[in-house]
Amino acid sequence: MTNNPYDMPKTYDFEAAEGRLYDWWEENGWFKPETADPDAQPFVISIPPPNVTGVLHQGHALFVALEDLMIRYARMSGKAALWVPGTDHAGIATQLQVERKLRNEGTSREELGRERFLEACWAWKNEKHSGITSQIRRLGASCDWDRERFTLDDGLNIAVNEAFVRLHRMGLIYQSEYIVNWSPGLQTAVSDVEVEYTDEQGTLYYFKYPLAGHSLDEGPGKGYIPVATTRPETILGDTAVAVHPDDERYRHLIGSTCLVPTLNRTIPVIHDTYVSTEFGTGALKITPGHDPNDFAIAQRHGLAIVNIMNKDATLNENAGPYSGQERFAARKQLWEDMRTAGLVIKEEPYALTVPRAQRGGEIIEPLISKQWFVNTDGMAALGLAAVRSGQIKIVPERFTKVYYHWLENLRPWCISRQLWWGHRIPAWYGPDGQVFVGRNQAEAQAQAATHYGKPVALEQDPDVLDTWFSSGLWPFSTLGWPEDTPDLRRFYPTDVLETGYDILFFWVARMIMQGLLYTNDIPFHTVYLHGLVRDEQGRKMSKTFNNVIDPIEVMNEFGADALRFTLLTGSTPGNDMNLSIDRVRANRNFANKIWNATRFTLANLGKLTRQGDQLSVISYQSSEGTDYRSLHTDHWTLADRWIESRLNHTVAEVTRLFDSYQYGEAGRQAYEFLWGEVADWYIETAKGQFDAGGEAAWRTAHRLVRVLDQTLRLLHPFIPFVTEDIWQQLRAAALATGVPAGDGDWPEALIVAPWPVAGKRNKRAEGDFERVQEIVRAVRNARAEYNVTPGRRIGALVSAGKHADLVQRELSVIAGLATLDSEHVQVADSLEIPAKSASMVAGGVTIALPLADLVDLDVELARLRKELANAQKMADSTAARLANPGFVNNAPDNVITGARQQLAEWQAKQTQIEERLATLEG
RNA sequence: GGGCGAGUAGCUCAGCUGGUUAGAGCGCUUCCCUUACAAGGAAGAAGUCACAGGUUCGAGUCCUGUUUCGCCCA
Repeated sequence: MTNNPYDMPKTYDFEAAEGRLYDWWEENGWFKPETADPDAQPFVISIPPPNVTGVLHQGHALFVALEDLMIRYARMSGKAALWVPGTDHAGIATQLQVERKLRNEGTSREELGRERFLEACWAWKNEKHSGITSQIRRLGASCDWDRERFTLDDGLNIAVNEAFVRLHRMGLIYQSEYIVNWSPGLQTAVSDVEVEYTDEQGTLYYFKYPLAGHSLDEGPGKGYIPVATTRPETILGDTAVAVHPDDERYRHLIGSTCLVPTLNRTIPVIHDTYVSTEFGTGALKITPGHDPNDFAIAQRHGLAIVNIMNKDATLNENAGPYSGQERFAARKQLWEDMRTAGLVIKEEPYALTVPRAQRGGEIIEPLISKQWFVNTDGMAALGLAAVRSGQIKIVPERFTKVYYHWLENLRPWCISRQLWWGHRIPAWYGPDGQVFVGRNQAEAQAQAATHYGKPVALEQDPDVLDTWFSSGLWPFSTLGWPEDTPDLRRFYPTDVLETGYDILFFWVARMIMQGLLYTNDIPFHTVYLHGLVRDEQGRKMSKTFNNVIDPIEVMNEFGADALRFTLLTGSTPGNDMNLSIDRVRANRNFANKIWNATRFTLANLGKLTRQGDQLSVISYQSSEGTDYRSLHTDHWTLADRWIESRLNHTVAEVTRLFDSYQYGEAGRQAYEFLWGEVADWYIETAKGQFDAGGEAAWRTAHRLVRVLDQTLRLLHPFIPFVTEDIWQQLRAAALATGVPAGDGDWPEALIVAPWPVAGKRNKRAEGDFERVQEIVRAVRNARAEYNVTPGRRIGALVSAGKHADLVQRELSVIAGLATLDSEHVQVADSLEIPAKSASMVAGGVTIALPLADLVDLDVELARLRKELANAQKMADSTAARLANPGFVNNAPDNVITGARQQLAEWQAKQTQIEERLATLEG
């Protein structure tokens, strides 16, 4: 790198910039809310803590991009922006990883014992932690790392115990024998939301349920009841057969007794309207120990509950001869035995819904076991009220319905997990099994001493809490709760909770409920939900499909900004997005475009100061140094006024879109402005203005610096690295030259530069410049059509009518952009146009290119006639609209005015083409 | 079974409270290595906005129905 502030390499090197800038920002403390004024309004986001041992995926990349965007916007808007980072201990996932590692080392969890296993987990966590956090840093996340938390750290453990104790005191936590979702492989219960249901091809087994005291030969309804099941092995745990009370086929059997096949246990025939007469045979076997619906029926009817399964999914002593067999082996064996006994009717293929563990995919067994539950009724009501009242807003709004539905049907939350890695349940048992719940062992001991009248030895509950129990406290536990810390006071409630809609239940709802319960306040006022990132064909990314697009690889190839911009502009709230590498590449190119627009600006700034420098070929003259009076708007060119107006419009729009969570659209508009207006038109015009030298060059430099400065600010939340890098170079060069920032003094860094404030639009300038653009496009079009060599400067005749002044004034601009030879361009109200020329009507004027050698009269006539037809069509349809009294009476004024202007333009164009045609034809 | 979302150019997607001739990127065609950028520039082709009704002066946008795909819940 050179020391010359005006020199920039030809392309943007993101690899060199990203790490350097991130460190620089962080070292300067700009990620901390203390960067803002002490009395600044806070803006706080708690990160959705990623699995501490996980690897960055596109879902992380999307949420980091979105949250960093919000945080950077808030920071630039002068708020005390705080983004609290952290990671999740992810109970099951992590424990599985560590167990796999131990297996590879030839040992096991059981062999090590709890204490040493936990040590291994912590070691694993410490080893992996920097992986995920450094990947988040690579994306540019401007979170306050000094406030980083881990869901299993000491402070959070205090919070978790506090929450548990409070719930327990309120009577909302209890232990119960209940049917839970048991994962035999993981050897733990999981909550309802951790079970996924998949449609699979299975078998429906039809068999005869023998009626006691009868012979099978008596037939259905007399000797036996035909029953169908998808899980024959559960027959061994049946405690009733149920039929619908109105079912003619079986009504007479209600109250009689059946015999459980092979075990010959007697069970009653009961009736319940839950039974569907349509399904299977219309008779339902009831296995309360192994089916949640049957469990509910059993409770209604006071049926016995028989558990036939061990926790490893082998059958227990209640299964009689099948005791010790694995569940699917037992199914096969039992069915064969029943076939031998003549009990089998038939088997048929059947599409069934199989409950599988969200983690691991193994088939979940509903099983009775003793677990800790949270009664969520009261919390659910609080959570519902907070959203219904509008205190908490969900974006996009349609998810509120989903949220309501879930909370309205919430069942008790099973919070105990038979794992070792997690927050151990703060409950201790006395010698007689009496439970003592306390914040710590000492509290429990004290309670026990009171209870027993003497100190006793206590044993802590071996289970840990559901990971989501601790993450449900995240927004406030990370700020120090239950202590009344300065952070908690200043930064709670937080502002936005941004996460994927797939964890609306797991996490968001539970945070809202627990926040309201413990802090008596909402944890955040807005929930912003993003969608899933899929592959280019819309498939979920998965290792089995081999369609995973690794964000790290994408960043290595195209830079973090390109990935961020793609994710941010390619998605709308709540909708899934398909990630396309082509798009990432295009956005990498965008970064380079901004880079080069700035490079152009710096080169010209350099020429401004290098007057007299022998090395410079061109040197611009400034009039008596910097005469700021010459910079006033009344000296501005049309292009200057136009780009200023467009900038103001863009600032207003982008800001409006940010404030309504339409980030994608905001990014696209900034992109479009920078590329489509600044680069394509203003810079091209500025080349001429620089060439003019003197004051014009100075003014142009000021305009360009302002436009770039302000646009970089708008883009910074999207693409922080490239904008900061460019902005620093722009700043240095501008300071060296004596050019102010777009809004006055240059702040130290873009990351802390104030968000732009929109000035007034200049509709007149916009209209005039659009006319210039139309004329330029028309000339370029004609040139292309007639294959005029791109560099060849040609003459032109412009019959400009009332726009003659404008065209005359902007002639050098038009000539420059359309590669015309301004020496040979005639402009007048009305000009006679030679026959052998290409002519077009655009921007309200007629332009003719005298290309005698190239023009074919017939082609020319055909072209004009086509244009005339179009102009006529447009004029007619607009006229028809205006002739409709309904339109004139109902449409808003600006729409009517617009239509009138439009009509006038089309009619004028029509007339001009007709005139031209008349000359050629006549 | 209930609910939600999506269907817009060959591909990936925008299009906010209804208002000019529906946009972008990629791809495609023609031309150009012009002193910011070939990771670029200029010009161009390409869409019955899934289908059918309706409301309205006016519908890609609102309503109803149909259809295909996806997701959530039971």
